[in-house]
This record gives sequence, structure tokens and C-alpha cells, in this order.
Amino acid sequence: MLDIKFIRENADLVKKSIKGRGLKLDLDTLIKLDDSRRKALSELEDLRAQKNKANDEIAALLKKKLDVKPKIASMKKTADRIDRLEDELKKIDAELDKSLLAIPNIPHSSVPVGDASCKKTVRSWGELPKFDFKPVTHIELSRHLDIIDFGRAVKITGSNFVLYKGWGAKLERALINFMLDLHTKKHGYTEVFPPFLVNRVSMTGTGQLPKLEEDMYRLKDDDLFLIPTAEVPVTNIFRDEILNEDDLPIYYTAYTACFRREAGSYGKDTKGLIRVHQFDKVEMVKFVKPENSYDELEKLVRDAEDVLQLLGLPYRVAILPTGDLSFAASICFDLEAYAAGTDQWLEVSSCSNFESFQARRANIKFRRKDTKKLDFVHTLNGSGVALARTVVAILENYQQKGGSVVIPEALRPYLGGQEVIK
RNA sequence: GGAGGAGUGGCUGAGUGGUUGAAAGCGACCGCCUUGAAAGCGGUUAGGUGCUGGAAGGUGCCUCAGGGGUUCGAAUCCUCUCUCCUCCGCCA
Repeated sequence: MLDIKFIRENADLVKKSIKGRGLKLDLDTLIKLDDSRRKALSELEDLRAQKNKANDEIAALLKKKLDVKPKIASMKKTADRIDRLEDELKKIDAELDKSLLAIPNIPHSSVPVGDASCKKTVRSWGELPKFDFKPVTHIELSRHLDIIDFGRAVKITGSNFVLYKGWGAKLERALINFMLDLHTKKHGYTEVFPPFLVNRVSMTGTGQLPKLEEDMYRLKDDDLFLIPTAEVPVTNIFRDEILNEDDLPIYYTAYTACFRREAGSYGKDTKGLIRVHQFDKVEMVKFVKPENSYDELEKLVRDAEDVLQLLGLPYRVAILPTGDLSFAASICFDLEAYAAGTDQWLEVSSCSNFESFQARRANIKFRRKDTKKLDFVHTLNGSGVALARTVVAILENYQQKGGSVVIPEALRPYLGGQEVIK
């Protein structure tokens, strides 16, 4: 969330940001609401100061065993006024909170302004695979190799769920282990394994709520949500905490399953592994000092790229335009891996800097060593990487004539040295 | 799921209606002492937010798990929620 003071002092910038994201929000009403809040609050504080003073006086009179009745009678009136004002303020606060939680983060100045068509590729890596036959899709390959059973997953759960089998299941597990090992051993992350269910406060802390409730799986009886990404539980590890400057930066990596209802996306990419309701992902999350967050973002993107390079998957890195940026992000780089069978660039990672937006919502601070002052941390996260689509790219790019698939070298130690799935 | 107990500052822990935003101890930090350190001695040591100040600071309000209530006045009384502990039940 944005600082109300910042909004007040930079109303034009915030309006521009909302417009750039293609949203419509009434900022003027919010600012007026804030004005009336501050007015009511200062009046209330004056009254409370009166009350506190009178209470001390009553206590002093009692000590001297003097009559306190007149004092109490006059205090009752003040107390009534305080009650009324408190009720009023409570209503204003609730409304203001609601409005504030609906305001998205302000895009970084380097983010291109525009809708999805303004996405810009900033660099690319690797050669597109060449075939002396017509490459097929991962759907055909997995059917042929009997490594993914789409049909039975529908029976067990419903459409767009997946049942991995045999080498498919092993490949999934190998990828998870490979990525976790890479990030912990080479990139300096600490592995965590968080809950897959989180409460409403956590969901609000990272910015999924209140806006995206319909995209989440929710357990009604407990008001818990299945996580759409490890970002939610991992970022909330430090909710309502004050970290030491020396503790920063903190790098966490986590494997979790991710659950997304994908409401409203029916008809889009609904075949195969590209858009599913449950997928595995290894996530990287950073808590850093504000002055370092853009360097840290650069490193985070490189850490994600390292995964794709070691897997030998050609990819490109794109910067998302304002209209495509997620609610809480200041800036976001997508990694898109090429998949030969479907001839598509698949988004396998989003690396974002949220600056202090999530830290403010989730109340994550740190104390500076020199000034002893508190400051919000900056939070960042990126997929490192999302599995289902990476499996698509591996199967389709490493396929051979006849439908066998070569296993990328980096994964072979995790698959007992196996070289080919056939 | 049932029964009981408990939630106070970085930690331990006092506090059952009126200078208690909170004793005491520990820890941490600063200073004195010391060649250096320890010990000893002295001091500082929650967060939020408003006003004021260049800053240091000063000052108002709020916060003793969270919400609601009683009262002129609540850490203290009532109530709901949450969390933790103990015992029982169920269970991977």
C-alpha cells in the first residue's frame, strides 16, 4: 500500500499511475476522506488530553479525600463527546483503509507506459532448436511416452489438473531438486518450506487481496486460501517484525505447489500444461534495504536466468508495461522460454521489485544501524522457475524423431543418470 | 473435538479499577575505571502517529494478544475471537 502522506503530496503522480495501469479509482474522494479523518482525529486528541488531565485531577482529589462529584459530572459530558467522535472516526478509518488497499503500486520510471502490446524484450539467450522433422507438442509427446495423464486428472479433480506419471513425475521432482540446489548452493538462498494454506491477513499483506479474491481457492469454513505462489507465505514470514540492518539482505527460496482458479480465462491455453489450476514452482524471495533493491532485482533476474541456461532452454527477458504490471509491483521482468512444439514463448518466471509496497501492507521494517531509525524493507520475488511450462519447453525442445526426449544434462544426476525418456 | 490454564517491553517477570506506558532482574548499548579485557560503578534501552525543531530534542494522543462492552477513569472487571501450554479423544 502507498503511504497516505505520499498520496496527499503526490496526488498527480498517483493518478497518472492508476491511469497507466488502465484502472479507474476516485483519488479525490480518498484525499477528502483523509482530510476529514485528520480533522476529527485532532479534535478527538484534544478531548482525550482533557480527559487524561481530568482523570489525574480526580485521582489527586481522591488521595486527599476531597469531593470528586462535580469533576466526574463534567467529565461525563466530555466522555460522551469522545464516544461520538470515536464512532465517527472508526467509520472514516474503515472507509479510508478500504480505499487505500485498492490503490496499486506506482510503476518505476523505467517501466514502459501502455497496454500489453508495449511489452519490450530487453535481451535474449540461446539458439532456437532446429529439427529435421516437424516437432510435436508436449501433449502428444507425453501421451506417447505415457508420462502425463490428462484424462484421469479430470476424473480425479476436474479440467486443467494434471496427473504426472513415471518419468513425468520423476522429471517434476528432479526439476524441483535441481532448482533448489542451484539457488541454495550457488546463489546464496536459504531454503524454506512454508504452509500451502494462508490466512486472509497474509493474502492482504502481499497484495493478492482484496482485489483478486475470485482468483483464489478459498476454504470457506476456515477462511483460508490455497497459495497462488510461495511469495505469499514466504514474504509474510516477517510480517509485523522489525529486522536488524545486519540481517539484510535475506534471500529465501521455496518449493511450493501453486493454486490458481484462473477465473475468466477459459478458452485460453486450456490444453495441456500451459495453464493449469495447480502447478509446482520454486520461488525466490528477497528482503533488502531500499537503496539496494534495484541491484538485487538485477541479480534476482540473473538467478532465474541461470536455471534456464543450465537447462539449455532458449529464452528472452521482457520488461512488462504499466498496463500489464501486477497490482503490487513497481517493475517486473518476465522470462519467456521458447517451446518448439507449440512454437510459443512461455512465461516461466516473473521477477518483481515491490519496493516498500508489500512491506508497508505487511508491516516489515528494519532498524538502521547508524541513525537507529526504522524504515520499511523492500521486498522482491521471482520464480526460479515455474515448473509446468518449463516441462513443456524441455519436452518440446529436447524431443527426437519418434517421440523420445533427451534429458538436459543438468537434470541427469537427479534422475539416476538417465539420458533419454523413451 | 472435549476439559482446564495462560497471553504484559528484546527476554524473564511484578502489577486485580485512579501519577503504572508499566517495578525488578537479565540481555544489549554508551560512559567511567583498565595497557587491553573482565569485574565493578553510572547512564540509556518498545512501537505507532500528530505538532514543533536544521538537528539533537521537546510535546499531545494511541498501544499491556486482537475486537466489543462496563466506568468520569481499565493492563486490571465483563464478553467474543485468536494464539500458546497441560490432560483426554481422534489421527498421517
